[in-house]
Amino acid sequence: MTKDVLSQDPVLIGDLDARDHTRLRVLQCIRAAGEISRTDIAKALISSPATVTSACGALLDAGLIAETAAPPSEGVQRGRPRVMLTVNGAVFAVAGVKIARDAIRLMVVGFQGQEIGTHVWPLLESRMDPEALVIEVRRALDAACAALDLPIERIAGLTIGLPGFLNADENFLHWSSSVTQGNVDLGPLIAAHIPCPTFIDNDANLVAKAEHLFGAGRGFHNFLVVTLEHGVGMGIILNDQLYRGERGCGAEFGHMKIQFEGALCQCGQRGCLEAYVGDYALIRDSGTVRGQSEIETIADIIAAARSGDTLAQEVLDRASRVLGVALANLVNLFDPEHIVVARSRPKFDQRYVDTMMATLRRNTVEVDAPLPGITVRNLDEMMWAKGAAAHAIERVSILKVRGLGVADAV
Amino acid sequence: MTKDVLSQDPVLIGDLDARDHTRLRVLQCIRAAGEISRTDIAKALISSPATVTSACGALLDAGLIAETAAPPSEGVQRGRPRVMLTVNGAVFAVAGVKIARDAIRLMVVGFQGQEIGTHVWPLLESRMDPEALVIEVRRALDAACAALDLPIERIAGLTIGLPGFLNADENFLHWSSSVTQGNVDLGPLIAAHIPCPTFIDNDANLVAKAEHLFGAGRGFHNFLVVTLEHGVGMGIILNDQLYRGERGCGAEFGHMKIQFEGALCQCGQRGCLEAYVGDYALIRDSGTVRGQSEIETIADIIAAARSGDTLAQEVLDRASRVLGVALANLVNLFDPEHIVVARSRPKFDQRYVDTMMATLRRNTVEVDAPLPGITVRNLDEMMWAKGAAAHAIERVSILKVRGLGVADAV
DNA sequence: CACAATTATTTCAGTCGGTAAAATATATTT
DNA sequence: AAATATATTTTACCGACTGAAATAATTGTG
Repeated sequence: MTKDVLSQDPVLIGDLDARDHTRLRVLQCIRAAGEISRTDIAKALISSPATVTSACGALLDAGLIAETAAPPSEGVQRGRPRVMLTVNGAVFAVAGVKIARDAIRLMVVGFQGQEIGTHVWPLLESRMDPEALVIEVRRALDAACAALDLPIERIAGLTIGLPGFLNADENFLHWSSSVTQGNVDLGPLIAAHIPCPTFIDNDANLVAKAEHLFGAGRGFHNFLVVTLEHGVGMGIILNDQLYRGERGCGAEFGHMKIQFEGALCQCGQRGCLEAYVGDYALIRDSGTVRGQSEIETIADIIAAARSGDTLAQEVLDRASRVLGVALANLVNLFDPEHIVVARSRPKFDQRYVDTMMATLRRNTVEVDAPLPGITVRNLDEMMWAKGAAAHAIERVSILKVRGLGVADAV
Repeated sequence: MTKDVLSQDPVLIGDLDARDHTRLRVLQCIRAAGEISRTDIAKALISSPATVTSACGALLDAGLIAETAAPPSEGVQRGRPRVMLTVNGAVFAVAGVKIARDAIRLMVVGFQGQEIGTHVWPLLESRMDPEALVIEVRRALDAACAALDLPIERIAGLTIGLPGFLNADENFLHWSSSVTQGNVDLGPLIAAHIPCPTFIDNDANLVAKAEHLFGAGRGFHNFLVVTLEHGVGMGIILNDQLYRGERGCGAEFGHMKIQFEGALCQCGQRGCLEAYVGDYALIRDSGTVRGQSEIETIADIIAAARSGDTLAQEVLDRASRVLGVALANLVNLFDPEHIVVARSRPKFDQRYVDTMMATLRRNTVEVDAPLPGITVRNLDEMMWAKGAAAHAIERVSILKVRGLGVADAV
């Protein structure tokens, strides 16, 4: 459908695949395009039609893709009509799970990426021990399947997104604000309680993935996603791939110091960005200025500012400027193609976005080339789960593609 | 020789090479190892001996590598002795050039990477127009060749390192502090004045490359090099490759804001790291405190501090802390394996390094995993040119390897 | 010294992915 | 129906790689 999706480099995960790579690339290309002909796949992948034919053959045999009956009639066409291919969305479903403080949010999508349904499973505790958490995930999954009338066997994979530091390759959790205990190997717990291949990842990374695949990051090779929530997070995509750092604890944008020996942060350090623009920082600032009485939530502050309260305006204004400086630092360091600023909290007035952008521009090293684009957007709560689902699809695709082409000549 | 060099991933530059990749990898492996047998190459590259044999055949035919007579006798050995291979250092030479304010520094190395000689060509002006600069480079090259008794035809490639923003792939210079004019296509100028393939790159990138290949960064896949000079620069190596950003203006570590609306920087912005730890910042601070009279150079400040001057000590101390915070930001963002802090200016006392490290630790997000290693080292002025030479070797290797294996069966 | 043992390298035969070109399929236009 | 156009498949072939077998060059041994 959209041309730009096609030109997007396919995500290559170099797990253990040798010659299944091509098939995976083709599969991902078809999924990204929605519906596409073999010829166009060849163009998009800069490969020969013959190669595409054979790859599609294997995928077709395996039932992962299908030929759609109706060729799209864009006006009159000469020549043999193209046969459109789509991913067979019905074969598998996968689930994406986001662990939030108050609830587990879950999205089930088909193998094609199409949304099947969502589910919210409330949590009584915002922090749990690892096994309890895994069990809650299982319950949430069961509940979602029940609500969606989907047997759990149909779920071919699951990705859990949660805040904190972790090793995604080994399902090892170093630390998470949602989990009472650190340094847990989640592998055994998952194996014990969840009946399908399950992966974990940092939640900000998953938002980045979602934006890269479906959102404002589509088509960019190097881009950043900044998430403004209770805290401030970041996902880094370089070279079309998530950059995770060496120990799995990078992208800690919220704890970038933007003030030497500045305000105290939750983390115990001083001058962290979060201590200036995090929710609690804004609430604290407002409280300091006028006594604790009225201001209790971000929404309160925004409302006050809107109704002319200059103190509240000043608080938001300063936060916008600080954020602008911090984003400028990102631009100066990473020189990305694009940055998505995604906030899940109530919408600020445009005025503060303008302030942020002005500050950003003022603090960016000048080059002729234009600044990277910045998209500020409100983040649907489900975007996190969607990112997780996207991740799950990717991983499950690898699993399914592996070893095709052997049983061809049967 | 050294085992760790072997395991190092070879640098893959995906220029236009299709199947010459293997030969290039073998060549780089041999160069990295210094002297190595086919069998060990196969092990290092995780490839079959047969493949290595054929790749070496082509390289041997082309005269790029040679078999050395003497197999290394590590004690008694059974079986057929291995035939050691080395890069034929004599076939080509390449030159690395660093444009500094006061001089052009030049290093000539053989195709094996062995240093042939260095040369310093003084500059009268610290800024020149583009063509004048290229002509100076040519003169410096001629002078070096003359001094080293090397005909200029032997120089098979040249890399020019200079500060600023540029597009290395297209030899396009956006801006440089060494050049009076911005937005120049250096290609034609180079073609007109320099008689061999010539490449340009940001100087901090080249130091990063040098450290990656020869220095403290050897064997790391993700690491950073911070250069402290008149200004503060950075080179980023991710996934064994230089990360350049989208517009070629990333890694501007010196202009990371570490103080919201802080001290004024040369660049006109406020709160830049450079405005706190750059040479001129230290001199300015010292001058402010005590009148302009005595303090004129960094060496003066260091000397004063060493002789007990508490004001000078305070200046250095604060710079160390600021630098520690800035490095902490890098750790929090990139989570690299290692950081090299390279300073070309006079050596500071260990005390300030300790202060910097302590501040770094205090401002890093805590994880179980240990902090990335930090190497603080004085940077030989020639390291810049060495990095440039390393880059030139890499590029020339690609040129030379390309299209081998055709004239095999003659 | 002949021969066994050992290790390095090369040769050989075969696999596999990929491609260009030719063949085939299915339209539209005339 | 013929010409034309475009999509896809088939065919023939290339080239990189590999495992296994063959060959080479040593040392150790009776």
